[in-house]
Amino acid sequence: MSDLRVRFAPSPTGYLHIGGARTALFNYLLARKEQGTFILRIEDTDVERSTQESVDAILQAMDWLGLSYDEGPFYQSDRYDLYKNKVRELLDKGLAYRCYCTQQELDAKREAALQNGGKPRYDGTCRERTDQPDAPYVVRFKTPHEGSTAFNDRIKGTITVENAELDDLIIQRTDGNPTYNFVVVIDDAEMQINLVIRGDDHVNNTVRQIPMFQALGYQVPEFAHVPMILGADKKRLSKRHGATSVMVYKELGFLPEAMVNYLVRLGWSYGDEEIFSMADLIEKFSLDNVGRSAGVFNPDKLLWLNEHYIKTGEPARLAGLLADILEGQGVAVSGGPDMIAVVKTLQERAKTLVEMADGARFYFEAPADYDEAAAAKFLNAEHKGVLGLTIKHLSSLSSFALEDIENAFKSVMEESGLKFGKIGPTVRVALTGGTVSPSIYDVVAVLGKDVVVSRLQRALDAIG
RNA sequence: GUCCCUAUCGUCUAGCCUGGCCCAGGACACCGGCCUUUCACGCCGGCGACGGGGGUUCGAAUCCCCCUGGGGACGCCA
Repeated sequence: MSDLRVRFAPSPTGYLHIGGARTALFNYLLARKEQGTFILRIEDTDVERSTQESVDAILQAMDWLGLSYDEGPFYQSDRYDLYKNKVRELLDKGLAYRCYCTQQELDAKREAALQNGGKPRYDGTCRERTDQPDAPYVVRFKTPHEGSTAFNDRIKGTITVENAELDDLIIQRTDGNPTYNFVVVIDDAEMQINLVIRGDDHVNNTVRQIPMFQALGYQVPEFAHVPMILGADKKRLSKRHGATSVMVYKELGFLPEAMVNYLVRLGWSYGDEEIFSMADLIEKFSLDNVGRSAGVFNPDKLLWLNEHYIKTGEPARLAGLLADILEGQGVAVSGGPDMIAVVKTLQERAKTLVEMADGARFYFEAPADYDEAAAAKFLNAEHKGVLGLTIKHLSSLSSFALEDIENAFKSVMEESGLKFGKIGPTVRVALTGGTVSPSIYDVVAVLGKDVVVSRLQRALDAIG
């Protein structure tokens, strides 16, 4: 047990996206590796946009990925009294002040600053004001003007910004609610977070938050800013680039271990290794090997990893997942072939569970109709003999083991004088309806004698 | 525009700190071949990068500077 305390602090304004998931993962991994504490905090100070559905969605996604937390979830909306007290404290100490500038005035100032080629920041109009007019106001933090603020980022190294670049941040809105940059400081401090791992887009916030930690008398935590994830066009990852919701990948037939493995390798590396189980990661993960530049999300590689995990996955577990998908598609699986056997025939030929489901459907439903081109080629009058022979030899089998099935086909070959290449395709179309399927022997074995014979007979009848 | 960060194959990256082992290694994708009862899997091979310019050095992907490119921030969002 170490004293490392890290947190993941999503705002519940949508689903858990790829970037957030990676940040959560990095936090989780480090906490587990160092045997520290992983805290989940819901940053819902934006009353307008925060929803319970989003909270649920985020929780579900973390659960799916296997990211368990030790404390929380804490909701900032439950902690407003604390924030209010801290605002008052800063006000009393003269470290914050009331600002009566209106939205319109601020907009005008911003535009003017931009026009003059400068940074559009607050000019400090109310900073030295002593009167307290009876008008709506916000509270701003008095950011130091002199000197510079620097911190040593665990990923990026030393980052320094001149305080003259900073402006006075609003810490309390007109409606009395606190803002993000303020509550995050209080919560990280009060929850004794000693390492803040978050997205790279927060670097600028960090230098604004550090003076607040100091003003409040808190110890400043360490920071690690993880680079952004971009789309193929090097633009910030968004819906335009395809699915960005973690849970959509679940729907698409991805395994959580593939997602975890992909996410961790986007920005982190361990020599030439590519495949990592969660256990491997907990052992090997380190901030030292996290890259400093943004990375492009590559769905092809994620797909490859998924393929790998399907190929090497425990058939029994995959069977359960596959059954769920099939049932979701309205396929009755209960009376059908053994699901584990089904999975085994498909593991090497499916990149996603959805793809596996597509390939598995014929096991549970006799082909409604035959693929036209396939039927024309392999199910016509000249194949009646082969079909008949196959029925004959297969139906006479008392044991339906793979070996027996192979022997039966051998007999068909001998008796017909045909090679397997002339027999297989016909049987395949009769059994599956198409030309693509697992090995014929496997299909026959998994389907079982009764189903096989009846489908072959049906094909024979169809030829007429 | 201003500030911050960043820069190795198309993409993810190893190597950079502690210069020579790197005319740069691995992975995905792509291309070709082999295997094969279909589709796949698998195996073998190929294509492909140190952004540019200056330095420092006997020697630079590795150290320094400039430029350029990319990202981020600049909100009473988080």
